[in-house]
Amino acid sequence: MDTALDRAVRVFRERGYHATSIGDLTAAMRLATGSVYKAFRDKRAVFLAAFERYTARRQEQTRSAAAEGNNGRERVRNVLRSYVEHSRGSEGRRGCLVVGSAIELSALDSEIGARVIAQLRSNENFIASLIREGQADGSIPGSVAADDTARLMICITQGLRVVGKARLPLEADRLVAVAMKLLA
Amino acid sequence: MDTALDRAVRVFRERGYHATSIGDLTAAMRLATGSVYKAFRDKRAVFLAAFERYTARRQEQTRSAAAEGNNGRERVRNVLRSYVEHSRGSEGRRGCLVVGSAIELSALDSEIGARVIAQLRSNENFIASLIREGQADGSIPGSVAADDTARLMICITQGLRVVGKARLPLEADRLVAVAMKLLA
DNA sequence: TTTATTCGGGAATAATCGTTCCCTATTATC
DNA sequence: GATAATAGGGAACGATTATTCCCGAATAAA
Repeated sequence: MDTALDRAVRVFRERGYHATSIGDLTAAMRLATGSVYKAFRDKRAVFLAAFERYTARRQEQTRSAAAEGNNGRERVRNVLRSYVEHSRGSEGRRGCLVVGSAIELSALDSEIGARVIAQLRSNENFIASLIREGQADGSIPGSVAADDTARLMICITQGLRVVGKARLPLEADRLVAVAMKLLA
Repeated sequence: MDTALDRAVRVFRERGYHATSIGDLTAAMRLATGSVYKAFRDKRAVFLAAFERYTARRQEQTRSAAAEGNNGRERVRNVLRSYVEHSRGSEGRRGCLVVGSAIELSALDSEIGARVIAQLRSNENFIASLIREGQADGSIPGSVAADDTARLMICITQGLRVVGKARLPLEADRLVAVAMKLLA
């Protein structure tokens, strides 16, 4: 079932919620219609489960990327780099469920809207905490406004997903180098 | 007819393409079904016209915002500020047709995908030209990488639309101040 | 005044959608 | 070994969708 849900994640990422029919879903999950409705109440429930699964995986990916840095500054850099890499190429073309939900659903479904906000806030808090770590270990100047910078970095990461989905090429080294000026 | 198209823009911005039914469209445009199909070939044609109208208006809005600056640096700042203002509050909640098209349609409709890319590139080139103006007039250091910075700023603007649609509050002064560090 | 013609309106249509229902294996229980 | 329970599959259903067709009013032409 988990592997079927992974396939659902993939379809929703590629086609979005509304453009994904039950037929698309069953084909991707390799399950019959009845089986899907035995496991989930309705299409929305499949999406919610897929969203949950996607965000959990993404969370551990960025946490583990951060963990490889030796100080706050390096950890922020690694998070940014990880985001660029996931927004690039075929993976980027696949899209992000958080961005997709924000654009397509948050205005129409308040519960999904709340989950999107929660996810954004969680990521923002994580980045802000990394910045403060850097200020404590001396790798980031104390003059940096941690909260505001974190919020702008969230905008950068979400914007990367949009641009990557649109298939504009993203050069990781250059973009990260420019973005790191925000920690000067 | 132009006023009807403006209303179509509004619905598509709020609900996206797939979640907007012909019924939603006729109600918003205050036109009957037959009248819509007399003016446009199909729903997609309405969307294309709405997209065109939206991008034209947005383009003049950001150009005129830029024009009020006295040097390159101020013009970039004005563009960023304009983007934050349009991404904030009720206007931000309404959403952006470029971001919406990128997320919902660019993978499914190559012509719309091409228009999204063209729009992003146009905005990026405009920002890059403002940066170069600033370097010429001395308000921006020559060490700034114009193209890379412009691309990152496009990510910021698109990300602002995502975050604004999700209803996270955006503080214009603070965000713009942080972003301007990219021109240091 | 009468006759075309245009324009907006809305019912009818055909396709597609999400959902439900029922059937058939397969596994577990007694 | 017989039976109950479960899981999966797919046809059938009703609702909704985009689209087409035709009607009536208003305007222009004769």
